[in-house]
Amino acid sequence: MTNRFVDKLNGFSKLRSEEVAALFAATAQAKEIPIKTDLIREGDQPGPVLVMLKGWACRYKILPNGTRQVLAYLMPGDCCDLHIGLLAEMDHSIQVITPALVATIGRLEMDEIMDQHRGIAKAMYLAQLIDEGIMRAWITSMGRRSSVERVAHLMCELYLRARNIGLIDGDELELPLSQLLLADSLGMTPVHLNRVLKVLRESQAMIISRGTLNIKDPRKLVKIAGFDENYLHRRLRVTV
Amino acid sequence: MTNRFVDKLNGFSKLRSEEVAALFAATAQAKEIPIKTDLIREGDQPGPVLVMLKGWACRYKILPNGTRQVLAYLMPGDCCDLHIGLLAEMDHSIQVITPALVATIGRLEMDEIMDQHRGIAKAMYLAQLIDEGIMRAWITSMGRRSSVERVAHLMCELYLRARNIGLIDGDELELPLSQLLLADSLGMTPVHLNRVLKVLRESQAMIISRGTLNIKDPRKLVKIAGFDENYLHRRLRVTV
DNA sequence: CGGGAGATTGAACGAGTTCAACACACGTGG
DNA sequence: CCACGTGTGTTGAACTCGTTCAATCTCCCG
Repeated sequence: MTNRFVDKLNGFSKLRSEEVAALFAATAQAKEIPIKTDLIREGDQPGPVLVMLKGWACRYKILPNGTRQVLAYLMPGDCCDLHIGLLAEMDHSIQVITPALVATIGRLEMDEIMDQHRGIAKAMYLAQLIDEGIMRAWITSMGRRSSVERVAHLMCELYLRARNIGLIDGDELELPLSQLLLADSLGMTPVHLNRVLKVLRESQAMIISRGTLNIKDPRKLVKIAGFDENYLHRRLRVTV
Repeated sequence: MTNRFVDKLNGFSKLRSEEVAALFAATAQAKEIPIKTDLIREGDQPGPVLVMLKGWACRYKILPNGTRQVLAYLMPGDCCDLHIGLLAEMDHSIQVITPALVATIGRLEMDEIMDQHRGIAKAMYLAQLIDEGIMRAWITSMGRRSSVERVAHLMCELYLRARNIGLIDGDELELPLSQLLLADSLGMTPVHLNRVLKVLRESQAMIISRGTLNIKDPRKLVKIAGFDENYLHRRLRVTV
């Protein structure tokens, strides 16, 4: 059986077979989670590390005025913060946005695994660095890109991340994100997001419909977005 | 002599004396850095961990169209990403914005210190979690707060962070950030930032002038910002 | 077939940008 | 010691991107 978490970490730098085995063991008993379930809520005391094996989730925060900001997307293979257990309480929530399969790794177990398997530790640190890079890219987008550029940039990011973990079928990506969710990710109104999608559709760059993203003209989309994939850190340092 | 890096880590959970000594030793030979020097640039291969002992710096990114987005501020005691050495290249730059005193800790040395001193390792992980919380707060601000709220929120954050490391003198904070820099942090125009500062000044909430932030009415400012300090994680988990 | 959530469109409005001019402080050289 | 230049801060007026509000449409699922 495939395990996208193992695949992802293994993709950073070849893990040894016992490391792969350890990861399999740690994520063996996963749970099916129904759509729109909060895995953890702002204010909760953090528990074990959450690992997405199937399905998507998002980090989000609800402001006092009732608006929501999506902070990140978790795709299959992604996991929540490594050392999260050190905190007294969560400063944001995580919700599953499709039916999902989620494994949990207790803090002690995680520590032990990382102590014994330096390759895993390294891969986990890399994953975290990449997540930070993604956050910085979001800040950059929100601060300095127009709404069209912002949408295009997010789509480039999601497409590449999905491709990196083998989620792409042809040039289409199953994208289970409603326009409301996307709007809350990009700091804009659902109405305006809808209009932006129309612009991108009519410019033949990309089409989102019925839950699938179809990139018609990758080069054009990348150009609109001003997308530079360096922040996803696919090229890793070889001399370690 | 004081060492703000040690103070900061020590503030998370009391370090043992040999841990303090190890940190002192690691940051003993620091360098004076002139203002506006890039400590590291986008595209560079990351080197040692950088530790700010005196002065401020900022992470930033220049977009193809020439605009700049500030991604974070580093204050005395802060350091750049722990495992940065794993990456092939930087996805952003870090620049000193005041004359500064910066120490560097090589990757191997850092690894060794963290292996031998679990208290330091824990404190470093906490620092990183807090930095991530700050990034998420920035995303939230950019996405869902008005310009006045955004400015107020950032000032609350900087004030609290400064206070946490004992940088506050009375109710004033020496804030070496030009309006241009602030505008580039908050995703707005210098002109508009200036108008927002005027609004906040006239509402008697806070005044920035000649490089100092003076919070006239903390309660009002917090209310304007919708500020909740939970993301700075001062309250830590006791049962570890 | 009916209900409800998400998607789409129009028109008026408003927050923030743009461009341009001017003020002010500070450091440097004459 | 003043003159000057440069970077930073301040203000006005026109403009524009994105919001708001409200109506309608589509699709899916029971």
